[in-house]
Amino acid sequence: MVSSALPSKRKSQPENRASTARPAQLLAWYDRHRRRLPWRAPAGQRSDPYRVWLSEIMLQQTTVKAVGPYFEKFLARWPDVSALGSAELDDVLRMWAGLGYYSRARNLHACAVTVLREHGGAFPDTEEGLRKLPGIGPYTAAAIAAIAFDRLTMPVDGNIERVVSRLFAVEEALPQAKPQIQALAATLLGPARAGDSAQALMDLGATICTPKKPACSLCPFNEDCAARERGDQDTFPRKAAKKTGTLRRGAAFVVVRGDELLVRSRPAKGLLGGMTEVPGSDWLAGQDDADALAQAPELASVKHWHRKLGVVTHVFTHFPLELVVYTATVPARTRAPDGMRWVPIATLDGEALPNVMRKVVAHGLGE
DNA sequence: CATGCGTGGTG
DNA sequence: TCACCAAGCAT
Repeated sequence: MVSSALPSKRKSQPENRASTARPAQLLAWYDRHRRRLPWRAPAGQRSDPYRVWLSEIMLQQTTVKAVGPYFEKFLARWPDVSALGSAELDDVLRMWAGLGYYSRARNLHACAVTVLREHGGAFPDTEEGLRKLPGIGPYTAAAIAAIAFDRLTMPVDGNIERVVSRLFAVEEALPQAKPQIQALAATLLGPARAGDSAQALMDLGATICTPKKPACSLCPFNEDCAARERGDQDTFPRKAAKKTGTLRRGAAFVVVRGDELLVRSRPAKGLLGGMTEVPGSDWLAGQDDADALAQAPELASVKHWHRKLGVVTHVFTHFPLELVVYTATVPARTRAPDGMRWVPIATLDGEALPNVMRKVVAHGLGE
């Protein structure tokens, strides 16, 4: 206690000071602890909008670790939006294979084409303009506007939702709480450096204010966090438990002709849209695989099927999948059925094969 | 507003 | 092990 002469409002003073000081505290923490990431410009420099956009699309629901190699590959092959907008969609899908959420790759290409043809190769520099582009929603538009164009806006992603919901102990559950969290997040924005403020909150969420066992002792807001005050910070953000999908089953057919594999392309939209697969049955809940081969009339001429032991399992966002794998070898010069084609097994790495299909092929070709 | 949409990491 | 989660978007 310094003195009894302090004014009576002394008790409320810390809260006022903290609320106005938060933006500066956040940036001070960021200046000391910011992560160095491939798509980030050095401190104090503005980032190339193309790199910001490319990274933000890849980072949607995807970890920094997973994105790293893909970002480098894309940047090396297509160094600017003009190059990417001039590329073939199939090449983009091939390069994206393995990263997941393949509609992002289709929208990425469509966005590059639009920027190239309708915006002269320059990204719109406002949130509103960015929001109109394919694959760019509310979060990504705000993120690009703030990080690449220094617009005073606060994007809100999963990290920031978590940090903010803890800092203010937001009791309302997601997604209903989104407007409230958006408004609270905006109070962490100072008069400048909006992009750094957003990235600071994301770094904080990724490294300290983590979903489980947050490292509160290292947090710049640890004296100022409503949830920590209550001791239940790991229960935020509130959200309803999500249900796991029903198991689906199906069959996949690995047909080999010499050193080639029979494949086809999936429909452009929907699950694994536009990606390459081996022929197979539908994937249905409660399905038995006993009559799987009857579901592939186009393969009726293939003889000597061998059912591989075991199953391939894969978990999608909304359902787990079990596939039985049948293999067959056909004579040289056997024609591919309509809509299918032969690809050299040696070049499968470069195909637009989603991981579930890589598992199937590995299982089918393995001993 | 709810659902569909990949994959890999985590405790 | 397995439920949850990761810089969300489109419909």
